[in-house]
Amino acid sequence: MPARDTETPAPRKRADAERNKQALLEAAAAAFVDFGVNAPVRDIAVRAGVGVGTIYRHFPARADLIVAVYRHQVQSCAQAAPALLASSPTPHDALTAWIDLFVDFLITKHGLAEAMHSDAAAFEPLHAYFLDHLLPAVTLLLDAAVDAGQINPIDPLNLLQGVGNLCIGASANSRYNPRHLAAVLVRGLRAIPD
Amino acid sequence: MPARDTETPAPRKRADAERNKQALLEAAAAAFVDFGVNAPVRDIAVRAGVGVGTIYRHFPARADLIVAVYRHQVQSCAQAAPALLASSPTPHDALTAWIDLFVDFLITKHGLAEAMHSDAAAFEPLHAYFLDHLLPAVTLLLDAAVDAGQINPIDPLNLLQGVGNLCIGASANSRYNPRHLAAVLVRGLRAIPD
DNA sequence: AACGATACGGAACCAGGTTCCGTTTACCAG
DNA sequence: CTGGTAAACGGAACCTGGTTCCGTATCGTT
Repeated sequence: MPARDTETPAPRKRADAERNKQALLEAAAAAFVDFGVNAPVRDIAVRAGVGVGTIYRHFPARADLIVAVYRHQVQSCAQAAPALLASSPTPHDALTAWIDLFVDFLITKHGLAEAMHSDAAAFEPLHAYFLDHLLPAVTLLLDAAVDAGQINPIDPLNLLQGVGNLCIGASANSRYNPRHLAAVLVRGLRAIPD
Repeated sequence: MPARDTETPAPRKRADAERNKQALLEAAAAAFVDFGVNAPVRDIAVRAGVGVGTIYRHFPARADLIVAVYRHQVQSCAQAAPALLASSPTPHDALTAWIDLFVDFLITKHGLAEAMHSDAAAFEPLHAYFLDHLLPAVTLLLDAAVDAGQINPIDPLNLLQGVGNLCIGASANSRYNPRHLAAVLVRGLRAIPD
């Protein structure tokens, strides 16, 4: 498994194809900011100056485009976990801080949390990508906090999905405060004082 | 505000209209069990043996049909709050029990929790109906628990929506356990032991 | 310069919700 | 019992939004 073959794999692509892919990523990112991740495909195509067919050639399903747009942010979110664990006074603090980071990420991407739960098969890749990258992160933090005797054990997937769910419908409703709820949830994990 | 004018208000309706409305409610309830609250309108129409137009005459928006189907269950859920408060050893116990009830209600209605968050204006009635009936219930329980010094204060709306969100995507994913998460959330409200 | 592979555009298609309107039916009056 | 009329009906048509298809244009190589 070579490390950096992302730039120039085996089959060199045509220049226009690469150019369009880039344009699409930028257009999609912009559209997502304006309309949320549910921005109409046709709008994205227009912004990028391509036809809808081109979108589907580069990103077979809508979800693939979403994954591509947020790939970097998901990765840095995941990578923050070990860093926080090292720099925080306690594992529980690290967990709290990381959850906060995760919540921030989700609520700034209107509709991302929602999209995560579309039962449509097309969104499976999105789901899978998030899990692949973030599950190890939470697992690391949870294990550390459990080992330190600070929290009761919980299935990491459960926590991740739960927090994800709490972020649904955030910005639409100014009174709804997912950050607080997530903090309460993490607080509810603390061990003992029953 | 007369108490029981629901049966025979001012303008007497045609017999077939009332019959169809009843048939629609039953058909919708059945369809919701099979396909979740997102059951296609046309399917519901076929089950009820009516045309789609008839659905929209009785229930102007899809959400109105959903409200009508679950009206009774929402009401009894709301009414359970004072009862639980009276019968439980502590307000916190009552709160925990009520949340459990609420979660049970939501996860057995596939897609209801999701529908609750559709930003579509058509779902506003649904949202409003739930809030009108359930907000007083949680508020009662939260106030009692706060007065008893058992929990830290929290905006009832926030809690209600949070728990509602936790119930999204339940039955789809056997590993996801909203009941546990809701319990953890309520646990996180407990006062002091910091 | 020409040719084959690759990529493109966008019309067409497939849901699913909602609207519209010509037709049917229930109810009441005579 | 029989019109007449307002109420209610049915379902085709419409709209929006994702996805597919295929004839055409373009790239890069010979």
